[in-house]
Amino acid sequence: MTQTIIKNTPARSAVSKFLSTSQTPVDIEQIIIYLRSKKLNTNKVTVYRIMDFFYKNDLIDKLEFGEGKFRYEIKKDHHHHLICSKCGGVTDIPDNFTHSFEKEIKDKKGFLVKSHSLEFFGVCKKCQN
Amino acid sequence: MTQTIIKNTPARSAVSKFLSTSQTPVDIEQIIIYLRSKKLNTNKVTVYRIMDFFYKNDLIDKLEFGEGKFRYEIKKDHHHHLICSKCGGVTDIPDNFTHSFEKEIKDKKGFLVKSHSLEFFGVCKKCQN
DNA sequence: TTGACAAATGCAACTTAGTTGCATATAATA
DNA sequence: TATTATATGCAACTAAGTTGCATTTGTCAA
Repeated sequence: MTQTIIKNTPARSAVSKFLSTSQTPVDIEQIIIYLRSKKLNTNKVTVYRIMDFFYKNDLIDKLEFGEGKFRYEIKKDHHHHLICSKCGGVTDIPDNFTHSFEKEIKDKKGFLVKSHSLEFFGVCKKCQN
Repeated sequence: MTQTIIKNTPARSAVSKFLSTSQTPVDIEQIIIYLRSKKLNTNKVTVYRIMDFFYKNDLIDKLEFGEGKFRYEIKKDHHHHLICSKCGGVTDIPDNFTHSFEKEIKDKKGFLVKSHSLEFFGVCKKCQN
C-alpha cells in the first residue's frame, strides 16, 4: 500500500485561494501577478505544475477560448460561458440542456460522450451601447 | 473605386484543394506536408498568411480543440464535432438545436450571441472495443 | 525535535505555434 | 512585355508551455 504525500505549500494555497475568489477563468499570467502581489516570487514552471496538479486531481477545469492559451477555474457544476468580443468579459450560464443530446449522439452515432464544451461568443449587454 | 487584385498562386490553389478533399479539420503542419508531397516547398509563414486570407474572406472556419493550435476546414453549414480521445478522429454532427438557446440567452442575459462553439469529447464507436 | 526522504520548486534550456519587418519574386492587367 | 500591386521568403522574434536536473522543503516516524 503506497501512499502519496501531498504537501501544502505557500504557492499552492495562494493559487487555490486566488481561484476560489475569482469570478472568471484566469490564465497563468494573472496567477503569477497575484502571487507577486502576495510577495510570492513563484517560478512560472511551478505555476504550470501546480495547475497540472490541480487539474489531474479534478480540482479545477482547464478551458480555452481560442486565445492560444489556457484558462483555469475551480471545478463547479457544469456550465458554459458567454464571451464578449468587445470587453473580453466571461460570464457563466448553467448547463441544462446538453444531456439529451449526449444520449442522442450515443444512439445515432455510437459515440460515447465523456465531456463537452459549449461557448457562446458575442456582445454583452454593457458593450451593446 | 479601388479594386483589389487577388492572385491565384500555386500554393493557394493547392491548399484550397487539400481543404476541399479533407474530411476533418487540418492543422498547419498537415498542410505543409501535403504541399511538400505536391513538390511545393512553401514557407510556413506563407501558409499562415494563406489561411489568414481564406479566413478573412470567409472561405474557411478556424477551430481549436484545446490542442494549443488551430485547425482549418472549408466553411460549410454550421455543425459541431465529435472528438475521440483515443484515435483523435473528428466527426461532424449537424447543428439543429442551438438557435433556441441563443434567443433565450438574449432574452435572459441581454447577451447578443454572434457565434458559438460546441464540441463533444469522448470515445468513438471504433475505439470502444 | 530532528533526520530522512519523497514531493515541490527553481533554473536553464528547449519546443512549438504563431507573428513581424523587410526584401524579393510573381501573377494579372494594360 | 513592362508595370505594379500582391504574394512569398527569410530571419528574427514572441508567447505559451515543457523537460531534465539540481536544490529545497514539508511531512512523518523515531
